[in-house]
Amino acid sequence: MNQMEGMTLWSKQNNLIGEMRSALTHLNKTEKKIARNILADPEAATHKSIAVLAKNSGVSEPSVNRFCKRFNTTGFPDFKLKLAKASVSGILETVHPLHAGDDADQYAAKIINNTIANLLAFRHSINYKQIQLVVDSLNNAKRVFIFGLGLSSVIAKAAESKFYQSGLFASFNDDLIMQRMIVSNSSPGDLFFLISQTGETKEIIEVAELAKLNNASIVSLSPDRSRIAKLSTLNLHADESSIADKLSISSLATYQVMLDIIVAGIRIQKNTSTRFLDQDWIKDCYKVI
Amino acid sequence: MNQMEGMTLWSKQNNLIGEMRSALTHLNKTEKKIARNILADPEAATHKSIAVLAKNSGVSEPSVNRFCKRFNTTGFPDFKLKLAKASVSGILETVHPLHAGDDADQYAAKIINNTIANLLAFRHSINYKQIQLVVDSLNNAKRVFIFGLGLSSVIAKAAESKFYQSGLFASFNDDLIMQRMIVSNSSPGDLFFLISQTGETKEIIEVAELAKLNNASIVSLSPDRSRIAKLSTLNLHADESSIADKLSISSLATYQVMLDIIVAGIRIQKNTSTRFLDQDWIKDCYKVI
DNA sequence: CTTGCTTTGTAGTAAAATTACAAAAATTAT
DNA sequence: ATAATTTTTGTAATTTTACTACAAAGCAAG
Repeated sequence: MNQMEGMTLWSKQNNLIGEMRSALTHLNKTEKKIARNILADPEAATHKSIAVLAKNSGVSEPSVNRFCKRFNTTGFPDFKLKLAKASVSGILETVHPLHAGDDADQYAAKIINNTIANLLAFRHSINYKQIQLVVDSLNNAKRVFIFGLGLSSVIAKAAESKFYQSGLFASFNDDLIMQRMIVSNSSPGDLFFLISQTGETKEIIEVAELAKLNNASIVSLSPDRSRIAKLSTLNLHADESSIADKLSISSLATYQVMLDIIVAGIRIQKNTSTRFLDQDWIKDCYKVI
Repeated sequence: MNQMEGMTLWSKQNNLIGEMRSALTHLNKTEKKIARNILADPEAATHKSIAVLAKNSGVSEPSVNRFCKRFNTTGFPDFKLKLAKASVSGILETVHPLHAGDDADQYAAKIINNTIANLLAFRHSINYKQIQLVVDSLNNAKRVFIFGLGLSSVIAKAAESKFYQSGLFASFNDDLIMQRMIVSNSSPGDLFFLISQTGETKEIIEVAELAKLNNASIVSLSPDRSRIAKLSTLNLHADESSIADKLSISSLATYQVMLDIIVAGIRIQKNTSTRFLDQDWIKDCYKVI
């Protein structure tokens, strides 16, 4: 078996299960007993009565009741309700690796769930000011160049199309020689939109270094703390560190979403009118093939 | 304001709220009263006691209890639990359109939520046998060609890379003239993997018609009931019909996920060994840039 | 070791849900 | 149309569940 099975990506925020997990160290003896018992199988705990849970945990019923109130609930029934809710989002926030014997329904569901988990993780980690800055930089740049290599060039290409649809003219290139030619002739005001899923691709790093020498801006979609991220003026990242095998998640999907968020920002910023984005004119601008 | 606000994408399956909604017509007088009362605000109902809910609905307590049992629950508390769970997934299953005044945190969260909603809808609509058939066709085809135009060519290009990484050799093309040349020289055993987000692109339809004349197989990623889908031997689709503006959702993300599911299938089928997919050898095969 | 404070449990109380049964509708047959 | 039968609904009692008050136990500081 795999140690990754059932591993959750994060623990904070509205999630009661996460709250319990992080509070575990600060709890006293009796509370620890209860917390451990619930955390062992939160979903099962939602079906137990206070009497059963107390007995299983080796504590008294009022102790369980007091425990519940300590987690901002009105009592045991309310606690169970919130626990049930947390266990639902918990399923979506849990990574399920693929196994060789998986049937189509199993691996399909796992990949979708894992991708959702990653999207939720991304949503929690988003730095909204950072997005705003990226959008501003793109809108204010003299010229925008989009570079990617390998699989990342797919996102780069999509970026070119989508930027274009939003009225932002950017030039995509996945030819290494062309990329070098362009970057060596860059100047302040130019913006290089670099996409790299590893953040360590040697050729893209070299491009980033050259751009920096020419005082051009660098905006990257790359893993946090990667070399490309460090060289960038601005970086957006979706953390996948806890996902072991690349097959069990659709990582390009998250990159697509990151891109679409930037595109939405560009469009919203370019139209300061009060008209809603679901008006007809926008649909016309956004025809896809 | 927008009539789409808060619109849910589907109603069936494990979702108690959906079950109630679709059962509504078949329910009798008393049951209807209860169902309407709960559906008016399912989240609020989870905080009420059976006495309050009965009074609000204008029925007796045992009627509520019987109502609960009719929906495959052990009783009122169990019903409330399942209702709470359903209301959680309901949030993720709801489409929130963008507005012109949205801040970065608002539009970013909306796009992510909408994309998750679409992924969940896709998961519910998946025909697993269909996936298995697609994987089999790809693995058994004499030659595989991947075609796309415009934004869809991005997915087509990604498909080529990913298939290659899984040991399946396929040839991508986004040049219309080349596509025509290739398809006119096709023969039985050849497989055309066509990607079109609209399913109505004239040029791709022509390619599909030619392929059909030559008795080649056609596998498509296209909307259900689209012309391309109808011309195809096999079609996979993610329904976006209820999403008004394309900007508020990352539709390419769903296509990426569809692709990754197929890739997982190809790899799982090619390796009948008992080794897990998270072993080192697979990571080595799946290096990304 | 004793005082004062915190934590935990016991026992009783209150509230909530369920069941058994009877009354009231609704349906069918005469 | 009405009596008989079935189904549905409500009343009242029962049982289960959760909560509260208070007392005992554990712990820390003087």
